[in-house]
Amino acid sequence: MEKKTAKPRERNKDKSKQQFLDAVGKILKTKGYAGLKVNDIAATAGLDKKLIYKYFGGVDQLIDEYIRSLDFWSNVTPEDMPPITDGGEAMAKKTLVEQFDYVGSNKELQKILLWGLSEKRKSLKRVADEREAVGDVLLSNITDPHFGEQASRFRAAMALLVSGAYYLNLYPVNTKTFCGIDVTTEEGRNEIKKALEMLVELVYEKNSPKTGK
Amino acid sequence: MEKKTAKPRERNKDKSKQQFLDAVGKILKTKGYAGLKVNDIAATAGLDKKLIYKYFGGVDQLIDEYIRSLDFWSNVTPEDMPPITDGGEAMAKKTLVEQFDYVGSNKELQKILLWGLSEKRKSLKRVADEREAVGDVLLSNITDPHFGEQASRFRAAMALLVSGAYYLNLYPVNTKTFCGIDVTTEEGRNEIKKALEMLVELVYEKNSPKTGK
DNA sequence: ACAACAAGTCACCAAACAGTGACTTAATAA
DNA sequence: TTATTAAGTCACTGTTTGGTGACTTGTTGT
Repeated sequence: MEKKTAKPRERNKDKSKQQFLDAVGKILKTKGYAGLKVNDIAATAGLDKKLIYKYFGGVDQLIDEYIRSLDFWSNVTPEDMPPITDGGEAMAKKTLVEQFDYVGSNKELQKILLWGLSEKRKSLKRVADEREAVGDVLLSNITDPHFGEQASRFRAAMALLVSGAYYLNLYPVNTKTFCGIDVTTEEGRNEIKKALEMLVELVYEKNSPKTGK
Repeated sequence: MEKKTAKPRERNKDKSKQQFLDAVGKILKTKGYAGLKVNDIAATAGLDKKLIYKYFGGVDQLIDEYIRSLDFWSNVTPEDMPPITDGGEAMAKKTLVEQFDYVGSNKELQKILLWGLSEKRKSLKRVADEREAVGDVLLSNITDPHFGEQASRFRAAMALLVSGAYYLNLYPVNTKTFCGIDVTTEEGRNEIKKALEMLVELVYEKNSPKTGK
């Protein structure tokens, strides 16, 4: 007395592949890259691990394909940017604050950044290089011309601010405060954003060739 | 015809315990915290893993004891500090640049910082809290009074600069350049140090109550 | 000298994990 | 309908890892 139409187990290679990729993302967000074991991935996807070897060649290739599918930096240069008449000051402020918020709200990106600090891997290098390329468009075309000989000084300052914005978002694992600022509260995060804007402003005030303000 | 004095296998509990602690440090520096497996630790120490359970109760306790033995921040307030007459500006510059160099030259500290971003663990929290406590002495006593109402703004700026200095030292795993600055070369690192000093200087110029310079 | 204790070793077990061969069964096209 | 192909399952092997009981042997106090 068993229904023969109980669960006709769907058979769809593409969909299954996607299920594996989704499973990788889910595990990454929750447990981090160290939790990406074959058995766990298969269990999370609800499919047999054998298929991972069939479809991707192995866990490493699956993971690489997952990483390759990511696209964090495509929206870094939003369309609604005001025209550049200030050497990129407004853009720099906006970009920094947005990046800070974006990383803070995106667990997946946080885990990828941490992974990139922890493991050498081609596909992770690609993520980092891609970000570099996106940033370079802004730096080379907008701020470098404005700062002239001081261009690399400005780049170093931006490197510090961007990486600081990253680190402060990765930081609150064991302790929430950094220099006494609670980086998990709205107040603390606002303080940091204000500081980002202030620092950019100061760099522009100081180093702009014409406007000594 | 065997020498009975071949290798009389030393027996010394304290020395063996130290060998285990040293092994943890060695593995941490080379492979990172993920490489801290019982068998590897025992092999590196040249002793049987059973002793780890005997002496420490387990790997976790061994690792905790190792972390507890660390002392990275005791020398943050060096004796040769000039007297504070500038609201701590010179001190802030010096501390930041020294921290940047210190982290860059200390693989062990780098691994501990990364570990602290990756895993929740009491003993790691202690390391972070200790650093916070050290920093708080300087911030509360020197810079807070100087900046008055803008104190937390300055703290946020320092948080960004310190964490930026950390991140840039952890960064070059997959890619060496950040914002186009090669953080592995003397030139790039000097540029970053100059930027650190410049940013501190600007914050002091802008926010010092009396000297509008 | 030697009893007693603790340092240290070794063999062994159990669980977690990666990987594969042989099978079952759904979809499809002749 | 049925032969073929490929999606998917399952049971199994082998390896790595954590952990422990039973043993051997150096050290120490008397």
